[in-house]
Amino acid sequence: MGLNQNKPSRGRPKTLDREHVLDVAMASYWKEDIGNLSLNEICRRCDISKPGLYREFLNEDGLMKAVILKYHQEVLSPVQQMLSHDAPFQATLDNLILFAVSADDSQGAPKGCLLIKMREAQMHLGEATRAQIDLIQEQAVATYKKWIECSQAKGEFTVDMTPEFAATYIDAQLGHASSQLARGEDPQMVKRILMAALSILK
Amino acid sequence: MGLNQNKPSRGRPKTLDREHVLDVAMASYWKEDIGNLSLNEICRRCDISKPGLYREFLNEDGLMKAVILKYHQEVLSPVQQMLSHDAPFQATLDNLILFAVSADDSQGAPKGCLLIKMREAQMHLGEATRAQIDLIQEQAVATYKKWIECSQAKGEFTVDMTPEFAATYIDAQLGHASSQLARGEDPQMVKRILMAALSILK
DNA sequence: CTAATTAAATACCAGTCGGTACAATAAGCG
DNA sequence: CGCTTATTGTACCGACTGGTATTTAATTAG
Repeated sequence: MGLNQNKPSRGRPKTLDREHVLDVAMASYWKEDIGNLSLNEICRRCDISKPGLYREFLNEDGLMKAVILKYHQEVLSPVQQMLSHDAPFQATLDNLILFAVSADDSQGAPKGCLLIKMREAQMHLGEATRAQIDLIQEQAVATYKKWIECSQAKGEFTVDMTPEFAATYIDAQLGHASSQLARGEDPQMVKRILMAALSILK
Repeated sequence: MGLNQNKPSRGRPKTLDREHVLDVAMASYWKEDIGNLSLNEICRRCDISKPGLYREFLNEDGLMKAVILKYHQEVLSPVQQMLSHDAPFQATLDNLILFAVSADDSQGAPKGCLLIKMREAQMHLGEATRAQIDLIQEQAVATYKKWIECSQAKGEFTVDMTPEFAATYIDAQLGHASSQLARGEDPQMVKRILMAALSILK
């Protein structure tokens, strides 16, 4: 674990491991009540001091935005890329469903999508965090839309429905499933409901 | 506003208006971030002292349970009763949709269902509160199920689907719509999505 | 060596939280 | 009139929060 690459070499060497902090924070936000997870607690878990965290991330808003960015890069991007491969529409949709309800049932494992959990959190989020969530959300819907337009052109998506609405509908139902999983509902039932809801696209 | 009915007539007369406190608390929980609404703030809004609130409701758990109970009686019960009238299945379903997305668009008005908002809150809820939510939830699904079984017997519900699953599905989609409204999404779009999701029941 | 630079952690700030001890107050009863 | 009973609000508790002022430690430049 090599902290950072380029050392401008001056002053006391940095010991704070940014990626480690982000890993710990991401896991914590993902698994626990975001609104009740304090910066103090995160510092304790990373074994860093509070001023250290503030120097690296400016404030809570900066940390959460960085966490979201990392989550998007590491978790969401691969799924979005899947939508660009030209596999059959139904196969891709099935993969999407599988990904959405794939749950590590081990105790303490995160359930559902962190981004959606944050979007649905009732708590006040910082400006940067909120903006980042909205941006990724819009990107996701746009990606769905392109995928559907593509499938429409290939004659694999034939339902009488605008790609715009279909994209919004898929995003909504996937979000719904994630929310149910996060709440602890039975993954089998979540999958049944999700498949039923998405069956209108056939 | 007549505080309470029966005075056992002894000791200092009570001035705390239980129903008023519940009204204020319900509106507050409904409109704002439940996890960030403190008892201190509720006391301020009701113009009562903190020990007064604790004497009446024991603790935060007791207050929230009482709020949920009142919400169920005043808001949810009428809807559940509608399901017992033997109107045509589709008409009742339409009414359900209308009720779910009926939103007062005035600023500061509550959006969505308070019970669902509480159910989806990530924060830790007290035992009594959690139990009360689960109870009402189960009652709701059971009511949906009976309604569907009834409609099935009348030949108005003919989809190949167990009433059990249909009830769960309806509950899930109504909850989803409520959650979207609470998040501030466009009621028209929420309605479109809800109608699309429930179209599989036709 | 000293000076400059950068990051470290301790110790603190005012504010808020859920919850309570306690004394004052207001009524009926004898 | 006191005595009992019940409700009131003030003033407090320790714990925690997001955030910071400040000192100390570790390094390089000259």
